[in-house]
Amino acid sequence: PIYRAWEDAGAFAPGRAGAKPFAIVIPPPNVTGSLHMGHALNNTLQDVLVRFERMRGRDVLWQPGTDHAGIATQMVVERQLMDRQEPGRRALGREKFIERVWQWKEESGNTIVGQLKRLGASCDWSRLRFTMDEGLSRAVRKVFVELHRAGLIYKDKRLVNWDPELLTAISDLEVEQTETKGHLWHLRYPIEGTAEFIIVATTRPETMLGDTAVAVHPDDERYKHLIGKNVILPLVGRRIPIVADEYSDPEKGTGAVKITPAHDFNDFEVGKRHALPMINILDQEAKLALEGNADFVRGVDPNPELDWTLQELHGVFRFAGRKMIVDRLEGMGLIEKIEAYTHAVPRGDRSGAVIEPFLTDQWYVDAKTLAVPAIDAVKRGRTVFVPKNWETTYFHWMENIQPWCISRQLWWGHQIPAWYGPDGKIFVAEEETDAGAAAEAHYGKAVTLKRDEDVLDTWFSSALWPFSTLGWPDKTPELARYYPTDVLITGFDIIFFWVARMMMMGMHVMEEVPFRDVYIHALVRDEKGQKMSKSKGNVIDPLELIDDYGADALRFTLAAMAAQGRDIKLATSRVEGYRNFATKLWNAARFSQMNECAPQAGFDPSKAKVTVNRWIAGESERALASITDALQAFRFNEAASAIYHFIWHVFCDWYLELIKPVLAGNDQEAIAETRAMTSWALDRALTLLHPFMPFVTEELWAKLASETEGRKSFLMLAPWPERQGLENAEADAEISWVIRLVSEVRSVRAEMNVPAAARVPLVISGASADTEARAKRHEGTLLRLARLETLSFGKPPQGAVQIVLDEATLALPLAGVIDVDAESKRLKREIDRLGSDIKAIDAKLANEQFVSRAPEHVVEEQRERRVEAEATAARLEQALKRLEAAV
RNA sequence: GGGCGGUUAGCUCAGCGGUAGAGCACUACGUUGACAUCGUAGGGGUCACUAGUUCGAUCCUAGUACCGCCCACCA
Repeated sequence: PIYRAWEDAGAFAPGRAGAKPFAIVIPPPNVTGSLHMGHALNNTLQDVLVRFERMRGRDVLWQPGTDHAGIATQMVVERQLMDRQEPGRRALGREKFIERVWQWKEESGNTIVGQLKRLGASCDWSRLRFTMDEGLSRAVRKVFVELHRAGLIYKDKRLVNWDPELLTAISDLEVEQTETKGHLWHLRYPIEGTAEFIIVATTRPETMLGDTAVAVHPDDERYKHLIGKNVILPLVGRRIPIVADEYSDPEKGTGAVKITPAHDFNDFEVGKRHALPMINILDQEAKLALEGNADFVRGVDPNPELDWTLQELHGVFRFAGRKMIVDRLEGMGLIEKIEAYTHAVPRGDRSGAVIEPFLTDQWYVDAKTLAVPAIDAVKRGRTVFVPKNWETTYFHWMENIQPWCISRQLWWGHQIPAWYGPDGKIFVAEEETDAGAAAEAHYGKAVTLKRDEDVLDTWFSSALWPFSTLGWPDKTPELARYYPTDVLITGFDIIFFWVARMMMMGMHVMEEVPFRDVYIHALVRDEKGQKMSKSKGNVIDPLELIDDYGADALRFTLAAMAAQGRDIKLATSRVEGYRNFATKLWNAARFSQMNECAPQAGFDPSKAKVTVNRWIAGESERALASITDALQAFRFNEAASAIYHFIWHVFCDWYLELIKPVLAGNDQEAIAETRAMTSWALDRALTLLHPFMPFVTEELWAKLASETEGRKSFLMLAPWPERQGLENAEADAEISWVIRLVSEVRSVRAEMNVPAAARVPLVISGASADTEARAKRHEGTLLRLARLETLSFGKPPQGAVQIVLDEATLALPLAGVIDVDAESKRLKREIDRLGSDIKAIDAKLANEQFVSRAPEHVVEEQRERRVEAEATAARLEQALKRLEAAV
C-alpha cells in the first residue's frame, strides 16, 4: 500500500526544475527472469543512493528496464516447447517461434518488475524500457550502420567459438575454461620417402584429419633436418609439410606439433603465417564432415585407406570419431603412447557444450579501435571506478581486447540490418527500403534482397543502454539533461560484458562517458565461494527473505554487507537482527506517541535548554554527518551502521531512558521541550534511515503526525537535513558522565550479584562542587536507571564498595547484600590489572623516543591514563580494606 | 603463467599506525508501563605465520602457508 501510494503520487518521477540532475540506469535484468540475491543487492544499493539524492534535492531519474537476453530467453522457450511436447523451434519456423517468445515475454515480463517493486525500488516505471522496444531497436540499427560505415563493424571469415549444441557462434567472454581429465596421444606421422616418423602429441586426435602441416621450432636440433620435408598424413594420405615456426615449443609435448588451422586458434595463426590450407572437417553439430568435402580431399593422393575413412567416419560425432581414429591408428602401429592428461576444455557458459573453434563468416566489432578512447576516459578520470583497483582489471582487459564477435545464429534478438544482393554483395542499412534503394543504385535495377538471418549479441544493445533508454538517436530533452549519467552500480562479473562495452559505445556514439562513477559491488555467493545458481541448489531466495523478514530488513542487511570485499556470504541471522531493529524503531515510535511527542511547527532544536535535549540534538547531528559522508563516498556499510548505532544505542538506549524522569516530573516547560525534541529527533532518525528502510520509515512518518497537523508530503520527498552546528560540548560532557556513572553502577551491581529488586543507597564523596551539582541534577535518572535507593554526598559509610569515576568516589554500601568473597576477589583482580597497566604505561613513558616522536595527544593520553589508573588502584585498595573490615 | 582478493570472537562479517568491533550464538540476571522480535551485565580474540620499517604494527613493506576469484595458455 505504501508503494502504491508513492507510485500514485508520482513520487518516483524526475523533473524537479532548477535542481541538479542525478541519473542512474538500472542494469537491465533478464525480462523473463526472477529476482535473485544479486539483483536484490544491486537494486538495494541503487535505491539507497537514489532515495538519498532525491532527498538531497537532486532531480533524480532512475531509469528502469529489462533485457531481452538473447540466448537465455530463447533457450527457456525452447525448453518449454519441449516440456509441453509441442513442435520445436525449427518445426515452428522463425516467425512463429519469435511470436512464442514475445508471448512468453508478455506472460512473465512483469514478474521481475513486480519483484523490484516489492524490494522498494523507486524507479520511474513510467519510463520502463525493453532492449527490443522499437526505439531501442532503432538505436541498435543506427549504431550498427554507423559503425559499419566507419569500418568498425565488418564481416570476416575466421575462427569463432562455436557452440555445437546451440548452433551459434559466441564471444570469447561466453566461453568458460574447465579443467578436464583427458589423454595426450602421441601420434607417429610417417615422413615421406623415408622409414622415419615424426611424433606429434595431441589431446584431440580426431582433428588430424584436418592437419595441413607439422610445425617444429626453427632452433630445435632434433628436427632441424626435417624442415621442408613432407609427412604423409595417416588415414588420409594427404601430403603435408614440416614447417619451422616459433609457436612450436620444444619443451612441450614432443616438440613437434600438428597444425590444424581450421580447428585451433593457435594453429589458425600458424596456418596464416605459412599460407597453409584450412581444412574444415566438422559440420555445425561437430560431426565429422568428409563426404563431398572439397577441402578435405584437396591434396589427397589416391589411397586405399581413404575410402574406409570416408565411409566409416562421415557423420560421426567428434568424440566417437576420436575413438575410431585412435583405434585405427593403433591398429596401424601409429600410436607411440597415450598419457593421462589434465587440460582445460572450453565450454559454452549457457549450454555447457564443448566449444569448437570453427571457421565461419561472422560480424565483428573492431573493439581495439573503440577501446582507445574508452581507456583514455578512465585514465583521465572522466569515469572513476569505486573501488579504484577495478581499473586495473578494466585496463588489462581493454588493452588486450580482441575483435568482438557480435553475430549469433539465433532467432531471438535484433536481426542484423544487412541485406545481400543476388551476387552476395552486402547492403547495410537501417531499413529494408534504404538497402533496396542502395541495391537498385548499385545494380541499376530493382533486385530481391535477402536479409542476414543472424541476430546481434545481447550485449550489443546493452552497450547502448545509457543513451538509448534516454531516447537516442532523437535529441530528447532527457538525453540532454541526464546524459552522462552519474553513477553505474553493478557487479564485477559484468565489467567486461557490459561496463567496458558501454564505455566504448558511449565514447564513440555520444563522445562522452556514459557515467561518472562506476560502483562495483561484491557478488553474493554460496558458502563455497561460487556464484549462486539454481542447479547447485544452494540459493537463498530474496523473495522468501522479504516474506519472512520484510523488504526493509533485507535491504538493510545487504547495504550493511556491501563493504568492498568480493564476496558476500549472506547469513539469515543477520537479516533477522535487522528485522528486530525495525521492530525496535517501531516501539520507540510508539513510546514517543504515548508520551504525546508530536512534531511542532517552528521548533528549533538549537534553542533547547534541557541538557539531554541539547545532547540528542548534537548526537543526531553527528549521525547526519557520518551518514551523509559515507553515502557520498558509496560506503553503504558505514552509513548503515551509523544509523543503526544512532537509533538503537543512542536514541533508544539512552535518550528515551534519560527523558523518562523529565516526562514524569512536573516541570511543564521542560516536558514541552522534551516532547518536541523527541519528536524532532525521531523524525531525524526516520529521515536518515529512510534510504535503507523506506517502508517502515514512511509508515511511521505518516503515523507520528496524523493526530496533530498531519504530513503534507511523503518522507521520501522530505529534504535531507542540513548541518546546523547543533553539537554542544557542555551537554555532551554532562550526558556522557551520566552514562558512564550509570554504566559503572550497573556493572558493579551485576558483578556483585546484587538482586535486581534490591535498592541501595549511593554515596558520592570526594567530588567537586561541579560534580556534585551535576549528580544532583540527574538524581532522578540515576535512581531510576541504576536502580538506586538514594543519592547522597559525603563520607562513605564503613563497608561500602567503592568505584571511581573521574575525580569522584562512588560508594555503594553493599555489605550484607553481596558475596564478600567474590567481591574481594574481583577487587584484587582489578588491582592486579591496574598494576600491570601502570607498569606498561611507565615503560612507554620512559621511552624517550615515544615521548619525543609520538603525537602529543597520544602521550598526554598515556599520562592521563596512568594518573587515573593509579588513583583507581588506590581507591580499590581502600575499598578492599573496608570490605574486609566489614565482615 | 599473469592479475586481484581473502585469512580478525563459536558463526557471518566490519574496522584500523596509538588499550580489538557489530549482529547472531553462548552464560547469568531481569517482565521497572515503548520494546521478550526486549533489557542489563558477562564470557570468549598471541587480528594465519615469519622477517622488516616504526617510539609503537592487527593495520605499512617483503616473504611464507592456506582459501578463493578473474584473465591467458596448455602439444
